[in-house]
Amino acid sequence: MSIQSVAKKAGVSVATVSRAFNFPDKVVPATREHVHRVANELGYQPNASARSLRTQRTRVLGVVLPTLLNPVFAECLQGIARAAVAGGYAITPVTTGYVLDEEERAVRQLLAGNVDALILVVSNPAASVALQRLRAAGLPYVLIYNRHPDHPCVSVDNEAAASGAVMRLVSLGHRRIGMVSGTLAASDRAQQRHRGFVRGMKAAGLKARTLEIPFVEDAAASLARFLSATPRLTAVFCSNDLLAVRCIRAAQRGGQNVPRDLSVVGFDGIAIGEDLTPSLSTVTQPNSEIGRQSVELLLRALDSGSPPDAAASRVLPHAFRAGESCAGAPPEAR
Amino acid sequence: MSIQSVAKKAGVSVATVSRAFNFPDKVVPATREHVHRVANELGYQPNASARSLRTQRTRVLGVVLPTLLNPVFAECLQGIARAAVAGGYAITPVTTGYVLDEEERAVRQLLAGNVDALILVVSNPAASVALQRLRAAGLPYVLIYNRHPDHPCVSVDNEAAASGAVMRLVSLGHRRIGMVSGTLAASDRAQQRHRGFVRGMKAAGLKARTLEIPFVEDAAASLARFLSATPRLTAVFCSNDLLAVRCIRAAQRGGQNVPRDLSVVGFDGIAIGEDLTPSLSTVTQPNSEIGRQSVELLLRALDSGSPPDAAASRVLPHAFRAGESCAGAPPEAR
DNA sequence: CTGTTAGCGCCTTCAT
DNA sequence: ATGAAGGCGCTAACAG
Repeated sequence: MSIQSVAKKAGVSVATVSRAFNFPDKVVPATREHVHRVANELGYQPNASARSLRTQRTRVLGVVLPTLLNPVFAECLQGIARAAVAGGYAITPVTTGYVLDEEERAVRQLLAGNVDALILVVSNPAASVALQRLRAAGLPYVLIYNRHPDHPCVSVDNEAAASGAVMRLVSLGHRRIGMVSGTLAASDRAQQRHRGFVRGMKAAGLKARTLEIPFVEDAAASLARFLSATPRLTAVFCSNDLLAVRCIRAAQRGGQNVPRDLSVVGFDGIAIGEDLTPSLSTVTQPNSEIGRQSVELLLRALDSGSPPDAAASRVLPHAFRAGESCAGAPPEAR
Repeated sequence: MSIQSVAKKAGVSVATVSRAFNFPDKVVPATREHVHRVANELGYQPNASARSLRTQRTRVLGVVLPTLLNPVFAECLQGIARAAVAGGYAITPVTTGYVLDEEERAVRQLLAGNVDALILVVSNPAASVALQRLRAAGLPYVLIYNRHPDHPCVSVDNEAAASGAVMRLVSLGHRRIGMVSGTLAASDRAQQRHRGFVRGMKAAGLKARTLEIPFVEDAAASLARFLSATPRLTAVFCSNDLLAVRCIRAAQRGGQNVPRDLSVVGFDGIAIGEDLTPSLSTVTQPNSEIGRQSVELLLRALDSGSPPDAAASRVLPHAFRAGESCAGAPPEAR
């Protein structure tokens, strides 16, 4: 079903058919409707490849994410998908599994796939070969979750959010507060959140203890050790919700009650956290909104012709979602 | 960076450049390497649109899913993405939010987007306008999670899996077993699982009680009512893991201990279930594998030129993952 | 083994 | 307001 066949059947030129679809006002109403009717009868669908070849725009957004197994990114992708569809764009997501080489491969693949722009979360913007390559290609892009002064980013203020969570715990009477983090070297978010934790603890005059959990490792054993060390922690702040969930499990298996013996606070605000028992206390990020705004930024840029730069970065509001996993410190620990 | 520029710079014809990439053996090694080197220097990337226009193949797979907010589909999409990349394909996912009109829109959109094939989960294959449209278009497709004799499907045997779960509960001494289901009318899986539940209960000579929870509704209240009705249930089978999680919450808020007072079994095998406390007992589906196999099916079909038909359907093995949310019935209830 | 060339389907000047 | 025609970048005959 090509534009040719429609033109022939409608008794007009291909130019008219094209205009009837792309610039309806440039065609007299009678012709326009006639063309549309014929196109409809024939089930005509304009060929995206041909259009892209001609216009040099694919109307496709590439998306590079670490994984969909973490609901944070699934929620965000959902937001991206919705916004893209609304804007008449399709998306092509690729996951990297937190592997640097995969990030590069993903960017290369998408560059070759002729996408109009890229949304991505990288391990660390400061040292990302994938990002360099992307910049060199001159393709519009925006980072999400990452935060770096040299790049356009849509994120929350991780450091402030983390230190805010600490303050929250402190105000609940906690003094022996630990942090459980994912691999620090592998993620700027993890670093920023950890920095916020340390800063918050320092501000409160408390000693910061941190457990770093490599991706690969089964966290159970090290978590159990961390949580049972003396003097016992009364609260832990986790750099993401999945860790927090594991933390709660480790604590309960170790005979501690959450939140009576141990308060647990996560980071991310994944939806399922509200359905757990105890429900998860967490620093929420507007995941879907992060996706939406990154799309908005890019579409605006594609429209205006000027790719987003660092100045276009947006810091979205975070919030503390109080859940049952967090309570006041036991009296004797205060 | 077009094939032209590479040809010129390399002092060969465009045909040779094209061949050097697509049929390396048809070019003498010296020329081939020369071309590759030049292409590399120029940072040449073949234009996907032009190639698609010429070959009539986009090397893109469309994916239609209800939502990414349910980890089942996120896990599956991850499997699809991985398999697609491995096969040199990109994917374009679209979510429908369980809304029929959206299914149709999604299919239309992807049809227009010139994808080579479609992977989709629809509400109900028996009555899906989207599916009819798709068939009419003649595009290769495969359903996942759905199960229907007239379509190529990759799924598990929901009915057998559900009745198996009931038998499991029965063998644990449970007799007052209820089922919590999502909207039955809106999903063939839900219907199949419910049928399996009813069958299993009948086989055990037990009375089946079912609570159907509409999508929109906040499940908490109705769940609480269902779980506290007399005579009290000692076990509930949920038609998906998200419901099971909510069920556990409702039970605990109602003062019941899981699994001591109430055993809860889910369906899906979402990864996070293992990290919960109590860990989730559930009927697992190989979500990632479902994705992988659907891609395999399609790529094979695209290769051979004959679209998959109902006979190509695959029923993958389910399994019962014993978790802490399920235990023997209390003695007095047996 | 390599080159020449038609044409995939569409948009977009340039005429009319 | 509409039509004619070139060309986007590539692949695949076909020729040499």
